[in-house]
Amino acid sequence: MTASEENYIKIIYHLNLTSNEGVSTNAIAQKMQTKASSVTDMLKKLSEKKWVIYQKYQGVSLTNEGLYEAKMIVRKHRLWEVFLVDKLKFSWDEVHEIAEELEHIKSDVLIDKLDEFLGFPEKDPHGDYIPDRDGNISKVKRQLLSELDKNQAGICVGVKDSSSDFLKYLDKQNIALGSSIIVLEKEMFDQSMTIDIAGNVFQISNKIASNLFIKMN
Amino acid sequence: MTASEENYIKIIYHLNLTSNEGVSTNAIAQKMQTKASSVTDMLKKLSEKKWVIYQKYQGVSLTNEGLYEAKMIVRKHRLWEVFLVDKLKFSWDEVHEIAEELEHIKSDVLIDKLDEFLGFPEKDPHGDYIPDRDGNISKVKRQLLSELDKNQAGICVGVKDSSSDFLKYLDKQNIALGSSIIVLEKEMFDQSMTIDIAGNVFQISNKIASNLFIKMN
DNA sequence: ATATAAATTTAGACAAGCCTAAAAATATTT
DNA sequence: AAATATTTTTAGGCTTGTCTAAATTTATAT
Repeated sequence: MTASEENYIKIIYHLNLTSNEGVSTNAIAQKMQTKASSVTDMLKKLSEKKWVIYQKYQGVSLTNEGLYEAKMIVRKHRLWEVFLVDKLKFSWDEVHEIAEELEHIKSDVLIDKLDEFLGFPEKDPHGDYIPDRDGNISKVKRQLLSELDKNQAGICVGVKDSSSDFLKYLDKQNIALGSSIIVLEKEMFDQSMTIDIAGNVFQISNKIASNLFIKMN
Repeated sequence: MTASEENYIKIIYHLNLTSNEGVSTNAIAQKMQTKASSVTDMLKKLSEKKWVIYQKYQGVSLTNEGLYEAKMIVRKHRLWEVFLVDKLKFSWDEVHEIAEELEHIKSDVLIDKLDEFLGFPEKDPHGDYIPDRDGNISKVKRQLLSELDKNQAGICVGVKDSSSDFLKYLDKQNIALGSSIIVLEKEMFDQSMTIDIAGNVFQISNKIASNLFIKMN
């Protein structure tokens, strides 16, 4: 599988997780920063190679083989992120782009040895679970902070958006994975919230709250 | 620079080290496992981009910029090899192919952090010196075992060929970097040798002796 | 010095992965 | 239900890096 094919498979995997129905050409094009016509070309190729089910105008979904490949790419990406943060002392907002390259290195034994070297980590630096070598992946009931109501509380366990800008904002506000969060107020007009993080009280927009995963107490 | 361009630059660097004159199209084609016509195409491109000096039919050599780029690729390759052997516990015959991929990952800060994490190693697992971030590289007077005469002695400090087959042979014969070697006999007919390695006496062909670097006492 | 051999380059083609512009299918409005 | 808007696909083209076959240059041998 080429790096480009792997990127398409990975994006279809992520899009399918959130929607659970056929993934549209345009949605892929947007994530891949490319044109819809390029996506159509690639979907035909991936379909011939049996990694996706594709029917003209009807969107696309992964076959079992495609799903397994996608999970292996995600596994590699997340393990490399752990390496970069835990061993090389990168901060969590710097590792995504480098892991995007490293995830395409081809060697199963490399990944298994890396996994062992890192102590078989469960999660990556952004709180996402790492699939094991068979593609099994833990699922924990968590929800977006934006879904909580006033006076509800929980622990921050992950981020939905892992862009550098968002992560730097969290660092600045001292919001880290593991932090306790209580919703003190929720504004009806713009869905912004007043929250308490370990005694620290401040306001956050709905956009921020929509990108933080919370595990409720 | 694309991965392919980097591979050409790297091969020209290695070929130039051993010959010190213009590198021929065919020599590159052989190392790249490709056709001479493909090499010609690439040399034109590299020349336009000012990484090599190329004149039709006259071979090619690196510019200063090309030389620096080559050293940085070699630096990356060798640092990743140290990582694979020292940290992930690969054996020295398994790391070359994986490092061939890892060397193309684009991030200067990644390499500097990796260098630090590894404790700023001087040499890679095959005894080759690792260029520093400015492209400086230690040079030590060493020679091929095949150049030694009867009764000369030294210490094994590196391998010229780092193919898996050769390295496995060395492991089998208990020849490692650091081993003391004495030439007991040298056959005029086929240049084969009888050597003593740490009390262990056996014969090796000229082909073996031509791929082992020795530092004389 | 000429003929032959070897090395190198040119010409033209191809696959992968992308693009633009136009056509076709599907979705949404009125 | 027809008209309009949106999405998706098709058609044709471009670049990178490769190939084969033919032409050209350089090297070697008689």
